[in-house]
Amino acid sequence: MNNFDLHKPLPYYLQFYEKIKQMIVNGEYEPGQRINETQLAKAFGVSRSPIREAMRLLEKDGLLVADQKTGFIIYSLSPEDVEEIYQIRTALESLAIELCITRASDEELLFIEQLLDRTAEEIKQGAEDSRLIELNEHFHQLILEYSHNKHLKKQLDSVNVLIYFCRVLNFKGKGRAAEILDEHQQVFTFMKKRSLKAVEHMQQHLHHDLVYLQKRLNTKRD
Amino acid sequence: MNNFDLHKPLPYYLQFYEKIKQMIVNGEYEPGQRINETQLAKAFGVSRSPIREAMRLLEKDGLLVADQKTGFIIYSLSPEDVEEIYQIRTALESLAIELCITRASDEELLFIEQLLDRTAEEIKQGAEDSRLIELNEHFHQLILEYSHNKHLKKQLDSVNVLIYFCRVLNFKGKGRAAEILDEHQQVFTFMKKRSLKAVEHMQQHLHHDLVYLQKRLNTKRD
DNA sequence: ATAGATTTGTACGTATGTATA
DNA sequence: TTATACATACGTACAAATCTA
Repeated sequence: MNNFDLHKPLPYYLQFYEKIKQMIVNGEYEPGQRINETQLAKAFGVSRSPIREAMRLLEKDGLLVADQKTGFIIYSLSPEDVEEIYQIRTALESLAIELCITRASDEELLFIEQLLDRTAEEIKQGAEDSRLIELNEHFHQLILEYSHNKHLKKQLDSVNVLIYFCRVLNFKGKGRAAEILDEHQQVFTFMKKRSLKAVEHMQQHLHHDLVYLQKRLNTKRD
Repeated sequence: MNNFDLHKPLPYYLQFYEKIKQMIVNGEYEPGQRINETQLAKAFGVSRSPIREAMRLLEKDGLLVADQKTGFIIYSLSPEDVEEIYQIRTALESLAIELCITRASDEELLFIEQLLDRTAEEIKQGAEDSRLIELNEHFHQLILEYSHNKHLKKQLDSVNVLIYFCRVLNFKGKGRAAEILDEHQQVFTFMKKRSLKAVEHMQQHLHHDLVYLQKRLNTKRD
C-alpha cells in the first residue's frame, strides 16, 4: 500500500463552486450577464445537478444575484456597494486585529514579520501583480487566523469574496503595491508592541484602499 | 382580472430551506444529530433534488456541518462559539447603530420609539415569550434597516441565524425580557439625540446578553 | 398572440462509497 | 471480515415556466 491518493477528490458541486467562483472574480463573465446552468453543465461535461448546487452556494456568497423571473445574473459591483462593503470589512478587520494583538503568540507575530520582509524582497525583485495580490491577501489572512475566532474568519472571507474584484484593481498597472506594503508595515509596528494603535492604522489603511478603489472605478467608467 | 395571487409560490428548494431552518433553530433536531436527505424528502413528500439544494444553503449558513465522511449533522453551539459569534455581532451592530445615528430620518427614529412603546405595553399585558422574541428582534432589525447598508444587513442576518438558538434561551422561563426592553430604551435615548454614546450602550447591552446566555448554557449542562 | 425553442424545477434511476450486522 | 443495507453524488427524463420569432 502506498501513501498517495490519500484523500478522495472533492465532489463535483464543490469543485465547480470553486471553479465558477474563480471565473467570476477573475472577470471572465460580464457583471450583470445572465448565467445559464445548462450551458455551464455542457461546457464542463457534467450534468446540471452539481452545477445547480454550486450556483446556490454562489448566490449565498452574493456573486450571483437572482434575476427578476428565474435564474441568476453575475453580481455587479456598484460604487455604493464598495463603500458599504468596506464599512463592514473595516469593522471586522478592526475586531480581528484587536483580538490578534491580545491573543497571538510571539511566534505568530514573527510569522507576520517574516511575511512582510519577504514581500519587501519580492517587490524589489519586481514580482508580478498576481503574486503581490497573494502576499497582500496573506497579511490580512494571518491576522485573521491569529485572532483565533473561526467564525470571524468565515464572515470576513464571505465579505472579501465580493471585494476581490477590487483587489485586482488595486494592483493592475502601477497600482499601490509599495504603498500597501508600507501601510502594512506601519500596522505591524504597533502590533509588535501589542498596542491598540494598530487598529487605527488598519482602519486608515483600509480607508486608503477604499479611496484608491473609488478613484479607479471612476476613471474606468470614462 | 383580480389582484390576488400576485406572486408565484416559491420553488420547493427555497420553501424547504426556510422550513428546515425553522425546524433547526426551534430545536426540533438534536444538535449534532445526523440529517438524512432521503428521509426528509420522504417526510415532505418530494424528491431529493430540492432537499439537497436546501441543504447546501443550510450548510453555508452554518446550521448544517459537514460530517467526516459524507452527509451533514446539525450544528451544535459550543460556549466558545457563542463568545466568538457575539464578538462579531457586537462589531457589526456597533457599525449599524453608528450608521443609523447619522443616516436615519426623524421619521425612522420615531418608528423605533413606537416599537419600544408597543413592547412596553405588551410586556405589561403579559405577552408570550415568542412574541417578545419577535419584538426584541425587531428593534435590532429596524436599526439595521435604518443604517441603510444592504450588505451589512445580509452579514448580520447570517450571524444572527447561528445565535437564534440563544435568543430563545433569553426569554424562556422568566427570562430577561423586561431587562432587555430597559436596555433597548437606554440605547434609544442616545439615538434620539444622535449621540455616539448609543454605540457604547448597545455594546453593553450585547455584553449583558452574552453573560446571561453563558450562565443559562452552563446551568442547562448540569 | 401563438408556436416553438430554451431554460429552469423536480422526479427518479443508478453507481459508488459508507455504515452495520 | 464479508455481505447486506443504506446514503449520497450524479445523470437522465419530463413538466412547467419563460423567452423568442
